[in-house]
Amino acid sequence: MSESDARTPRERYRTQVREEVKQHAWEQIATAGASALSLNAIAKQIGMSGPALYRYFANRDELISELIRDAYRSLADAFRARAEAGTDLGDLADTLRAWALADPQRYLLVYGTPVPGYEAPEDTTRITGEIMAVLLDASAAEEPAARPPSPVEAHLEAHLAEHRIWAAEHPGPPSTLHRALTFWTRLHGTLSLELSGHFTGMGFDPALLYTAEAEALTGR
Amino acid sequence: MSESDARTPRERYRTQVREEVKQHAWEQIATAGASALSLNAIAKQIGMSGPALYRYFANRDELISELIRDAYRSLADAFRARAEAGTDLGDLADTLRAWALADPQRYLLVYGTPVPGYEAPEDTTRITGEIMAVLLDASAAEEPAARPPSPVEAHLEAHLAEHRIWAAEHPGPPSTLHRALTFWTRLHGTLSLELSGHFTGMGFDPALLYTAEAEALTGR
DNA sequence: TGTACATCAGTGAACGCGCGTTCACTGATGTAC
DNA sequence: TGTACATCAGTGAACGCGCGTTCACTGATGTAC
Repeated sequence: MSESDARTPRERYRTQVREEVKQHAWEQIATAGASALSLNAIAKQIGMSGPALYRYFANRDELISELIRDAYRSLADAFRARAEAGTDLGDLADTLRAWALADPQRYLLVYGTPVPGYEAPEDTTRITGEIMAVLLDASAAEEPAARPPSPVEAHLEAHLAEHRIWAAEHPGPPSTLHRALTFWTRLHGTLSLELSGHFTGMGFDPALLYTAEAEALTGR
Repeated sequence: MSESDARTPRERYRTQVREEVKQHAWEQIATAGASALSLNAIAKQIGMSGPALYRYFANRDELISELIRDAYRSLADAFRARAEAGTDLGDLADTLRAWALADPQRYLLVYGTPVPGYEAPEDTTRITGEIMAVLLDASAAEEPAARPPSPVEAHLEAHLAEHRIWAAEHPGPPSTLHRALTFWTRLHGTLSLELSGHFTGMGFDPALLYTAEAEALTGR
């Protein structure tokens, strides 16, 4: 929202229209998926002609990039808002699920099957780095594992100790990196299957499964 | 392959062309994703005119349905081929990953973000049921958990005991259902993030993470 | 073995559609003196 | 406060493209007698 208090009225108007475009873009994604995003269709919904949008976005890819950036930004904000001394992985798990359910297509846009033919902008790595940083902090704060690592775990963690560019700035031990990765993959597993509708018709409540997975991460 | 030994030459030719169409469809999906699948483009690759394909598939959706069916069928076959007395979850985990890596887009077609605007055919539930059956059998054969379930786990398993339409024909206890679900969600978590390219640039080897997850399922 | 007919594969033209994007242009809004 | 100019928003026409799908038709292949 810091964008909207622009100096001149024209700038204010610009960002306002940009926001409106993005909002309709999200609605369209929610209906037909990201690959069906159409500038012309958005223009029609807004009540403008198609070419008018080119005043606001260089092209279709730039709009998608903007949506992806916003999505990551939003999750990073949610994580940071929650993160403080004593925030554990369970809290972050709750935050993640709430964020995902608030807008399933937003989750799937960034963590689902990539949009074909679209290359993610580089500057998102800064934001995903923020998300990772919060996750790593919470992982580090967790109690160490009750049992000694199995050979397979030891092997993985030795590997992570030497391949940690994604956590270059985090001082924690490899077991912390391992825990952060496991947080990500396990919760993404249940969440993405739920959001993609793969549990429908099975009868059980995905929330309970998710909670059990979240607990297993923290309390083991 | 039981399709191709059709009686008459005409039928043989038909299934042969159908197979050729499907093969090119997969190549196209691999390049541009499932939502970009185009009958006309396939026809061009094959050296036919667009309308000719309508002799073989009623429309685009039927082709996609066929691909989805084939994909599930293929995984079910791989599972069954591996399943025998003594097959444990680790074996199935290996089978799953090998199957997924053999054709990432095939995996993502059935387990990734659903194709927008496309409704999966009903008869796939029979095949996914087969897959689940193998998974449930292997889960049941696993050693019971070393520790008593936590309250959260107990809650989930009590819930699963009453919501098990997906495992209606399996006699195992809820802990078995829980284990089967966890197998699915955890391995899907690492696998789908890997296949979607979310680990690229992070530096570590996804195979090791996958193996660690597989082990945690079996050896806990 | 040969003819008459039915079946099926494949073509080319056509329909209607929507897409992304460019371009020349009109009006409105802001800026400078 | 008023005029002259520059900036910007938005339009409508147009380009080229590819899509799914229908339809009337030609030729080849199989079937029946």
